[in-house]
Formats: sequence, C-alpha cells, structure tokens
Amino acid sequence: MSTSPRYRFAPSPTGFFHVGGARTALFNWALARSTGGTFVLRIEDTDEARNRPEWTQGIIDSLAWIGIAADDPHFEGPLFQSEYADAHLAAAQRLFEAGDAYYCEMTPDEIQTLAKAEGVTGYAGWSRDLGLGPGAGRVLRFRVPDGVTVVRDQVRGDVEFDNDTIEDFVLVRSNGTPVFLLANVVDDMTMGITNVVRAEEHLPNTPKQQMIWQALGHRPPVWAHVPVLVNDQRKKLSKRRDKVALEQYRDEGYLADAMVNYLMTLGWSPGEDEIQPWSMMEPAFRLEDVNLSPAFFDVKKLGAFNGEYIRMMSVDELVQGCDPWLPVDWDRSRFAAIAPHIQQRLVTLADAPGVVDFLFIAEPEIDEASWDKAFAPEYAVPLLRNLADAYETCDWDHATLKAVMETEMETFEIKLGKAQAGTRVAVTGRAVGPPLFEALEVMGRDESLRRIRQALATLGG
RNA sequence: GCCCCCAUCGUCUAGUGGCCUAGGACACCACCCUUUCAAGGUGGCGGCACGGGUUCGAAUCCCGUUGGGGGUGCCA
Repeated sequence: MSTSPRYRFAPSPTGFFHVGGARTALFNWALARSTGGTFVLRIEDTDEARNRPEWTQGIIDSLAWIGIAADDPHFEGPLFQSEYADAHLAAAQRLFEAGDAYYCEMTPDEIQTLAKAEGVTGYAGWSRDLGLGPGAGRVLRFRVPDGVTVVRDQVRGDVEFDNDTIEDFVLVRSNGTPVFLLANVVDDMTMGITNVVRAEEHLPNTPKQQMIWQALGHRPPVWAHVPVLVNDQRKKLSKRRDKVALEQYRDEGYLADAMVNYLMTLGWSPGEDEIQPWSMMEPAFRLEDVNLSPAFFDVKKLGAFNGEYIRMMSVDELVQGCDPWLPVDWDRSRFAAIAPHIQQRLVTLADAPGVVDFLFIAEPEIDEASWDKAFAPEYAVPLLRNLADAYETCDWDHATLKAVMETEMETFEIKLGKAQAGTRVAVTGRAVGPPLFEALEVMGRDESLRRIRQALATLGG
C-alpha cells in the first residue's frame, strides 16, 4: 500500500467545463504533483440526465488545455462512477446489515405532511425502528448517531456539526439506485483517496460523508473546502447568468497560461508578483494559505493577465497563436509583418483581426466621425495632396515615410500627431490603430496611394 | 425557518499581537513619454463592517451585532 497522497477531481459531465471546476482541478493538480502524489479523475456520471460520452472528452480536453495532462505520471483516470454501482450497493447492504441504515417507505409527500403536522422541518426518523426490510418503494436511510461530528478541514480548521441537526438521509433511492453521497464516499474509498479538495458548497455534506466512512470502518480522508467563485452580485457563478465555460474563454482568445495564473490567484496569492509561471506556483501552493471567503471572478482582471501573457510571447508565438482567429484568405506573411506592432494592443488573441483588418480588406469601412474630425482642419486636404505626390517616388519604408510626412507638415506648422490623422483615416478608415508608417510599409505603395487618392477624390480635392 | 462558512481599498490579495502612517495588483483619475491607440513610467484616489472585551500594545485573539455567502432533494 502506497503512502503517497491521492487527490481526486470528480466533475459530473454537464457539457461544458466550469471555471470554478478548473480552479479546483488546478489546486488538486498542484498538490498531487508537488507531493509526489496522484491526481485521480473520476467522472460522476450517475445522473441519467447528464451522461453523454462526448462530455467526458470535453473534460479531458479542457484539463489538458490548462496543463493537466492525462499522460502525466501523476494523472490517473478517467474512472467512471457508473462502473462502480455494484460497490455502492454492496456498501449499502453492509450498512443495512450492521444496523447503520434502515428501510423507510414514506414518500416525500407523506414526510412533508407529517413534518408539518408535528411542526418539524424534515424527516424525523419515523421509520427508524420499524425493522423494515428491502422492498419496492422503500428507500434506505442512514441512521445518524447521536453526538457531534467534527470535520477537520485543512482550509477552515475544525468544523463542528451537532448530529441532531442532520436528518437520517437517503442512501439508496426507492428505485434501487445509490445517491451521490454514498456513491461519492464509496468511490473515494475504493480508489484509495486520501485527500478531498473541493468547493465550499460541499461542506454541509461532509459530516454525512464522514459518518458513512466511519460506519464502513474506514478513516475519512483529509478534507479541504476552498471558497466558491462568485459573480459581481456575490452569488455563486451560475451557467445561466454568468460566463463560466472554460471552452468559451479559450475560444475568445484567452491564453491557457493566463487563465491558469489568474485562477490560481483567486483565493490564494503566489507571492510578491502575481504574474507567475505554473512551475513557480505548483511547488508554492499550500491549502493552509488559501483564503476563506468567496472570490469574484473578474473578467477584466483576467483580461489584464491575458495582455501580460500576450506581451510575453515571441512574435512567432503570437503569429501562431492568432492564426485560428484570422480569416483563412488573409495573407499570413503580411500578418506576420504587422504582428510585432499590435502585440501591446491586444487583450485577447481574438482582438487581432479587428486591429489589422484594413490591411486585408479591399474597402475598409470609413468611420464617419473620425473622417469628419481628421479633415476638418484647413491644412488637412492640402497636406494629404502634397503627401500623396511625395509618396509616389520616395523609398517605401516606415522611416522614410515618416521623414517625408515630417517634411510636408512643416508647411502647416503642425505636429506629427495631427499631421498623420488624415492619412490614417484615409488608409485605415479609423482614427486609431497600429503605428501608421509601419502599417503603410506593410500595405505597400500602390494600395496606400490608391486609398489616399480615393480619399482626396471624395474630399473634392 | 434551521445548519454551516465568511468579513482588509470598488475587485483580487499581503498581513498570523509591536516591522502598519495597512503593502501590491486590477479598475479609475492625473501627468510624463509618444506617430493615433496601446504599452511603459510617475503620482493620486481608495480599505481593516460595527460594538464590546483581552493586552503595555490589536487588522491580527475572544464575544456579540450587522452584513454577505453556501447548504438545506429519492441532483451531483
């Protein structure tokens, strides 16, 4: 029997991978790797409603994206809860035979009615001593013992639950299937899980699970409940209201490294500099340092992290990274030429095409407000005309183009900032964009002049 | 309702009784730089929820209040 710790990540397949789940997985991964332990992936696929084979692959792909690779020696799985149904039921049978569980044939409606009549909140153990055996329509309930259950939590310390406040909960449904509470415990037991690190929402379940562990004669794992991720309303992130799918962020051009780094800073601090590579965070992460309050998942800050990571890329990496977001017919070498000039202007990789589209579109849309503003000054049209003439023959590199502009603008006694405005709008259609002369260089003389002449024609010049 | 958890700038956090006049980051504002926009630089705004204790000394320990959150299923 190995003594190295075994962590586990146990998502239920729902068709998308929740960012909160990603953070939990990352915490488990860091711990498993830094302790020489194992990260067990268990797919909790016992709910009929959520069980599609392709969802599992989605989970594996998402984990791989954030660096949790199925071929890493610390990775084990995926294991499927549905394949352990026999073990769940066998455990239930043992619990029944030992007297730790009993059958109950009250329906939810009957329970509600009786509870109301007696002025209690829920099921009050009415069938405890009826000595019922298994049978159609009967559920198996756990016989909650008297006393206090203390959950030792690595993040929160000892949490006490008075057993009086815990009702005899259902272990096996009337249709014979085990509920999550039981399946989860039995799986952790059979998979040799030593450490359970999961979200805080599971804390109220924990005393129940711990009682099952003990009734089954095992020492419970070390628990750790990390705070949930919340939205701007301070509510638990929900897929209905919030953007929670990891895949969506990936598709919107967020980098995996940035996402991983950001997620790790929610509830934990990697130290003086919050921008840190996984190789630094993995060994530094400790549950004892995890915060206890819910953390707001701030997309704006994620964007700031993403920008940082984009700026850290080499130009080659940037060009490669942007590729999926570029229309297929765009000239890649042309994009590569402008790429270094847009690097510090991107929040996501998906922003790239919008910043440089004028280089690839025959007739970029002209922003009217920018046009009006740029050509309002009296010098604007004559300057553009003079510039067009000079650009016919000069060398075509950004330094020369800039020098020519500086010469031409002298006549009007204006600064470069103002002088370039008209040309920018004429060529790119917008008032903002990558550095003008670099863009002109990439665009080439013919197309640049065509657009300038076209603008002059429109201006009646 | 009941059970449980939590509480430092708007947000994410550092802080584990004296190093705190509470530090950093995002956001915001100003200025600098500048070829627009960014990026970068400098500065600014802004916080220990409240009330009691304990202590020579409390953001740090204890109690209460208030406020948030989570859980209360024959879902996972």
